[in-house]
Amino acid sequence: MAATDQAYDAIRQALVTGDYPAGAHLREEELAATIGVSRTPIREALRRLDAEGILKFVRNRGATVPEWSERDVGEIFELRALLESYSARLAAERIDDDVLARLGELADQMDELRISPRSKRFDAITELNNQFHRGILVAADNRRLIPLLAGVVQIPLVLQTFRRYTADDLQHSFQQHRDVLQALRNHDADWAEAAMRAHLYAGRNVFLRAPAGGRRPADRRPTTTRQ
Amino acid sequence: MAATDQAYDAIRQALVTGDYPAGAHLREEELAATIGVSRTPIREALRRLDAEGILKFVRNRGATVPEWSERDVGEIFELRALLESYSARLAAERIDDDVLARLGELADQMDELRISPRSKRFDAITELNNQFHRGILVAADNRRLIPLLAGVVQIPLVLQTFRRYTADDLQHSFQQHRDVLQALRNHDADWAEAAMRAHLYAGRNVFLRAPAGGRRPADRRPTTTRQ
DNA sequence: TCCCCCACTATTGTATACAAAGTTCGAGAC
DNA sequence: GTCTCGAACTTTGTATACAATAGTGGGGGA
Repeated sequence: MAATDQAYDAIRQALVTGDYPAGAHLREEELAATIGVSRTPIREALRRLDAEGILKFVRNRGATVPEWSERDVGEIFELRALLESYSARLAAERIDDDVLARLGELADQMDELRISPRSKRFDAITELNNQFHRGILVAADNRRLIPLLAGVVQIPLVLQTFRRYTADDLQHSFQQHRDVLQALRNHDADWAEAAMRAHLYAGRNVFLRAPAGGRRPADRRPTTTRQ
Repeated sequence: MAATDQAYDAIRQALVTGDYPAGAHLREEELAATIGVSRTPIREALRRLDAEGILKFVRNRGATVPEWSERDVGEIFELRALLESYSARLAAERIDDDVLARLGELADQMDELRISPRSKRFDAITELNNQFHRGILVAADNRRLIPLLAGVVQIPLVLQTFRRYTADDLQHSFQQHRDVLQALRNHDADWAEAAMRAHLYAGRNVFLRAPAGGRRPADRRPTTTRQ
């Protein structure tokens, strides 16, 4: 694989899994040594990740892991709701039976995972959920929508959504997937749009409610190394 | 100014003003010589422009000026309508009198330019129009919305919109600005959203109708240098 | 004559060296 | 004791050299 792509994947993976704390400063030399390439591909990868909003890149100061305020969370879910409900609307008009079948399988698999051990299921559910949402996005068949949404949903915050879900939250979420799916099967654009919007607002609510028995993550101040 | 920013501005400017034909291959060495920096900042600028969708960057093949099909135009205006009407909705709820006054001035200035010579007024109108739309976007006060919209409106295609406008088109367009402005003054979110959407759909129509007495631009096949 | 393959050239990809900017920390003035 | 200035150090920014890859064209064989 090319060095730039390798660097991109490695840094992105580290960010998504939360290896670097919010506010942390990513030194190019250090990343280069860890990943085993020179600074040049590292810098290109950082630029790309910056453009995607996964990290912040400031001139002469390098890259830092962004922190997400409650306001950011609100804005992000609002935009997700806007774009993904539009995506669901388009998909309802265009989706074919093969994709519908595939989405049905994904929904089934997520349901089955509800009874798995908590630790094991998290990554699997995240992956299936991403595939479900992405499947609808692809079915919407609007090429510009894909990179646009990437700037909103690819952030670690969103990808970690399910860590905050209780068993009840999961059941609700999966039931909402079923709603969206049925709307798509019926090729009912209004329903699909509304169901997707409802699904994402519910997701936002999980984020913004205070978690029981602990500080809410948005309040956590980072143990920053610099800045 | 830093070399990377210099390269970014220069290349972006050239793309926006149409110096490079659609499909053209941008060679790094050549750009470096023209702009007077080395290939390193050129590459960083190209990556950034690629992320913004202004050009396409393919591994081992470098950067090319994208071509826009009729379908692309449709998708882009549809997404603009989605995001900017949302922007207008938010702005209607939050905008203050200072910004309203500023938008009013911009609308006045655009009206005055309607009687200027055609060649002179194009750049000025484009600039004022951008400021008007951007003013609303900023008033919407959603930080994530700004980079998101950049990926849709910053493309040369959109920035050149007014080249296709007749005198009548201009008058219509400016009248629609007045509509949006009045809706904002009234803090009427529904109206603002609808007026902005109507404005952008009308803009799309100018693009997609066949220009009188010639082939439509989307049909033009490029005299590509490579690829 | 046509087609395929290989060498050659043009162009991009990566590493490294040096320049510039930012940060840190201690010495000196007050 | 505290504040300020600046020198040393750290980190990023840019240039350049070399490596790898993709396009090009000519020669040989069928």
